[in-house]
Amino acid sequence: MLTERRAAILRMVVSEYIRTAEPVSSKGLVDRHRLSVSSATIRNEFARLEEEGYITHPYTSAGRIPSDRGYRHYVESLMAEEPVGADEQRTIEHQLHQVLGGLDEWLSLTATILAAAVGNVAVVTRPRATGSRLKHLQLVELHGEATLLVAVMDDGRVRQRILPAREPAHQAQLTERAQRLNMWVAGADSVAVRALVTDDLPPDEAVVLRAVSDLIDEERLAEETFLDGLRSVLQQPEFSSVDRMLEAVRQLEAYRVRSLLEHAAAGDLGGATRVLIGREHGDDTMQDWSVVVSNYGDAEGALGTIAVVGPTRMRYERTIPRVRYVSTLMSQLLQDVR
Amino acid sequence: MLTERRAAILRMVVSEYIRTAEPVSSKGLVDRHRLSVSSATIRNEFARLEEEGYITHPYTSAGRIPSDRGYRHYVESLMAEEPVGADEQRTIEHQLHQVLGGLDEWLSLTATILAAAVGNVAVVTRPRATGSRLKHLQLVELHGEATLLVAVMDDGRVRQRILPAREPAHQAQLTERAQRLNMWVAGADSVAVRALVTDDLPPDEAVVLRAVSDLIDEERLAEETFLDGLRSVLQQPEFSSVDRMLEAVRQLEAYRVRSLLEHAAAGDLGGATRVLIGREHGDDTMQDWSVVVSNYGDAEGALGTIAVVGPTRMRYERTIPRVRYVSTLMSQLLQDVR
DNA sequence: ATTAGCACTCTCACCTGAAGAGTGCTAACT
DNA sequence: AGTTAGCACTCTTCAGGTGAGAGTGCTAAT
Repeated sequence: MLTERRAAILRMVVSEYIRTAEPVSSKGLVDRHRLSVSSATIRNEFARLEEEGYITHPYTSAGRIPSDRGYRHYVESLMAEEPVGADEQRTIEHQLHQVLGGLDEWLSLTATILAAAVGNVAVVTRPRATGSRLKHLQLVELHGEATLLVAVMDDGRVRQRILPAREPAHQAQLTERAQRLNMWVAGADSVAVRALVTDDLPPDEAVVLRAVSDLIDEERLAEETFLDGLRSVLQQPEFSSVDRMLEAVRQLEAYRVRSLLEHAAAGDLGGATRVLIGREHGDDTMQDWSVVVSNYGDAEGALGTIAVVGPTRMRYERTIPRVRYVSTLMSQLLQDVR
Repeated sequence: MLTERRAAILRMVVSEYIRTAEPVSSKGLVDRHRLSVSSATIRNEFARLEEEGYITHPYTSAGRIPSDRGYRHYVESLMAEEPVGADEQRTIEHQLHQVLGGLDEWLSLTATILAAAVGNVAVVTRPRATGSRLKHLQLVELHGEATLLVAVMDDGRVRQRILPAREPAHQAQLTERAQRLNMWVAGADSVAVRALVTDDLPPDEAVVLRAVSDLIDEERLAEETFLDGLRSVLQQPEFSSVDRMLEAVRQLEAYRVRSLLEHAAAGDLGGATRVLIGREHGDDTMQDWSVVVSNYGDAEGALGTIAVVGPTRMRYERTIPRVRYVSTLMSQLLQDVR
């Protein structure tokens, strides 16, 4: 267990390193914090903290930097969260209400807002509509040879697909047909819709229903992620060499981040905000990155993930409350749509 | 006017510099191309080419590199395009048909494919639906207090917006109401729809029609761009310093690229593929970038832009035919949807 | 018109050495 | 016991210097 003094020292080291990105030296600590002990004492404590795995130093004669474990302890016990001030809340909320378009525009905007608020990469995934149901379908004549199927889900998602048409049809006929189908399938989930496809169904209707079923749980789309804030991350001093910067760009490509989130957010339903530091997320190729992640949505239905990805040297005090706040906001707004 | 020999030399310089990113030296040229003249002769010709503004050299004793004008002449008169081979065509077409989702997925995929094909950043804008018309509208009950308006355009775009509902309504009522509205507004453009909003219209219907009109020519959305290929650009040797790389990331942020395209693609309707080299696009802050751009769509209706953005040292021989090819493909596919 | 020859310029990679920062350890002190 | 002064040691960083190499521009000869 950490003595009180060592905990205090660890707090100073972590918060100072987060601020400056420079290894923290014993003398520097004493000077800047007007400590009443000498730097030699601090050095002794450093040595103990290092033995216990909370800090390391890059080479013999550099100051100390936090290890994953150090950050972990800092996040859990030492730091004081910086709450989202009333002004900032208003700003965020205001920006979020700017959007006029559909779900996607909204998610992409959310990523932008969050990225700006924390100065790191923000990721928002589209709600995975587990168990979502069809609200309504509509058929629209496109140009004789094709029909557009539009499906509205009960969580507000709208999906469309183009279907080939055997023969030209008028809109009126299509509407009537859609009407008929709606009576069958409104409120059904993808499994129920597929179950309706039997052999004695006219092939035209079977095509439509199969497509509807696909659209309801189209995972490939649901997986889409919205990402923003690349530039601000790259400006951080840890990427001040070409190699590291290229590596960062490579690592932050959407699909990698997505797989990162899978581990991170799995299992959680509620609004818990989790922090995964360095190696903790299990992907060793991204050991220098931390993730602050939270799921949003309502307990029963759609469930999306919102996260901030940044170097382990991240301002957790700021990031955690902001992710939590935005996540709550998203859940609310999603609830409102339902 | 360029003598034939000088033109040949310019061609070698440009194509070699594009390949290697190294300034081209007189001796190197003679050696690699087994020229029957000496390097001194080449040097004399270099001097002439430089006088006429086709090449420069970064410092006294480096080889020569093409100037904007040199590239321009190369693109217009000297290079031989590398046609898109049958295999490559098949690959691209096959990938493009992978998509199951809507327009946006399709555009985003196109950007990815094109970026991979040319190794630079590819940009695709959503078709600006100038003069697009409403095909069909539908109202869907969401949860008592809100109604979802879904509008399908004649170019296949689907847009939705949530409207507040004065009082709870059943789906059947809403469908009937949508039906009635459809009779009025199907086939109308945004102006016509707005014209229908008069004082003696029930306020509920006025709200819907106003929203429909908005959705038809929602420029803000039409402006959305899909961008891919950042990493491959950053790997090019011109960005081998941190500053240049950061600068590149900054410059390639979507909104800047978008404004670049505005100049580049303006005015053109057909399938012409244009090349803007270095300063030619008028944005001096991006003087080291070239743009290969083409509009796609059909002459009367929707019109989008597809482009490749990369350093002036770009493989124009490959890029131009590939942009042209993908653009044609997009136009076809868009036509098919109409 | 072409070319050999050569002085000149500029870059680049490499080294070197000094300055500085910070630690770890020991021995003395409280 | 814990704390501290002192000091040797390690490692980085940076400026400055140096030599090699690449390439040009020019001149004079062919």
